[in-house]
Amino acid sequence: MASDAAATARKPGRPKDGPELADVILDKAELAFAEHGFAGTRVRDIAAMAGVNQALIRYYFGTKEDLFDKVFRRRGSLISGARHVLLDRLLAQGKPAKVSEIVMAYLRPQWDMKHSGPNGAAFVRLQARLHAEPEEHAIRLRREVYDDSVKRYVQALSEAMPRIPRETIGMRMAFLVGAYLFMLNDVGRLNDMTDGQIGMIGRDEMLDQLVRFLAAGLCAPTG
Amino acid sequence: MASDAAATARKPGRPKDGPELADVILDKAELAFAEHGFAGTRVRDIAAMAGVNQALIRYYFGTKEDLFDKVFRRRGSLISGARHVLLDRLLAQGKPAKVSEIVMAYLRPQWDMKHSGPNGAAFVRLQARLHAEPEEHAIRLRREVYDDSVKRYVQALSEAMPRIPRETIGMRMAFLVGAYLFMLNDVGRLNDMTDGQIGMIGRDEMLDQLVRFLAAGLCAPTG
DNA sequence: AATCAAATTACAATCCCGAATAATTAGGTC
DNA sequence: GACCTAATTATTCGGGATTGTAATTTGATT
Repeated sequence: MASDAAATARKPGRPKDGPELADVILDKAELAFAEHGFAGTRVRDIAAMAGVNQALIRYYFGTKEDLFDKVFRRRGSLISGARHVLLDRLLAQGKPAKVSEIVMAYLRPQWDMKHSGPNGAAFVRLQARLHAEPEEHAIRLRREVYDDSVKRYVQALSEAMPRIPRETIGMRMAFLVGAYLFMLNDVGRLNDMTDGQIGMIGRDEMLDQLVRFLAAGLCAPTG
Repeated sequence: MASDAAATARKPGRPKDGPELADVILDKAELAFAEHGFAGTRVRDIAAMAGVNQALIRYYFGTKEDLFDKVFRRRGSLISGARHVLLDRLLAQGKPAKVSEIVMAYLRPQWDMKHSGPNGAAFVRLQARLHAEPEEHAIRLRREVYDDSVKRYVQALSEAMPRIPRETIGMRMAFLVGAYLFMLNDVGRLNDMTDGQIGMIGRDEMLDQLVRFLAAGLCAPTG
């Protein structure tokens, strides 16, 4: 069971080398939460995966919920930060930003994270899951991490498309988020809909397709 | 706690009147699963909500997972069926169907269900949640209920837009599903993005907006 | 060297959950 | 009216789940 544990089983006492177990725990927790969700994940299993004692998790992170929050914030803030940076860069150049550029800037950080390795992909799934949960706590967490970057993007889109009312853009931004989360999460649905022909398509091509779709939707004429 | 129970507490023995407890259980389970997810829901609580003994749930539905499946299939098949009907109707009239009509036919059943009452809304949320779960069982369930209607819609869209390759349409269909699930589920995100101005917008107008967005995306020129 | 604090484990406590069984009541049937 | 069967409850069972406490080992500090 716990054979998957981190390389060297340690003995009690302060170690002088080896990886930070706190990070190992976060990584394994990320995988577990992504796969089974918050309620479906057992702290025991995380401990076993990380090759540490269960109490150590409590020692570092407190309660299970605290652990989840830490996992989420760790990468969530990375993404949010990257979005800010990319938008800044876009707005800094003299000419006005195109819609497709804004969309691309918004999507890119997550896209890259997804393909950065198993943990990046896990986080993306975890986050997609969280966006489907109606519990107050989940909502607060998402808001805390993502809200202000989203608002800035809505603003930027608004300036790029002055003829479309602000609230319409807000709504369309929600559509956008839904589409890309679902797509990133990809839980087999994509393959279903294309009869398995999707495997052939390259990563960047897929991102381009997504951006094209979303940009067209965002720019659609209002009734 | 269990004060919310079904009107009349029964005694053992076969009753001659009163509502079908099996249906009551399904309804309450629907609410519970939508709110807490599969793993986060306690069978005990469902029993309490329905005002029945826990063993009765097992008597009718077997295991917790079986119960979930029943809940999901009950309305899922309704939706799937309605989609088939609407598409048939669309294809039956002589003229070729417009993209926006196809999209509308696809969305309408869920939209109506969402606004049919608390249980309809709960099912929609439940389903959005299920679409974010990577577990094999969840995937199989979704496939079983929704797959063939989706395939027919992809086909119809393909015929409406002969210049766009089939696999592109499949991909865009996935975008569409993501966007509308997220939107239907609406877990406060919409309000966040529009700074609360969304409450003012009427239901049908919102659906129109969604259709407009999606149709524009679907028809976007390919690179 | 002696002590202190950090990191880790082992183990217990408490609670709660899903499943299962056995008992009970009432309606239908012949 | 005797009997069978369907519907329902009360209660138990076995197993984990998270949380919490106490002990142990080791590096750092003075």
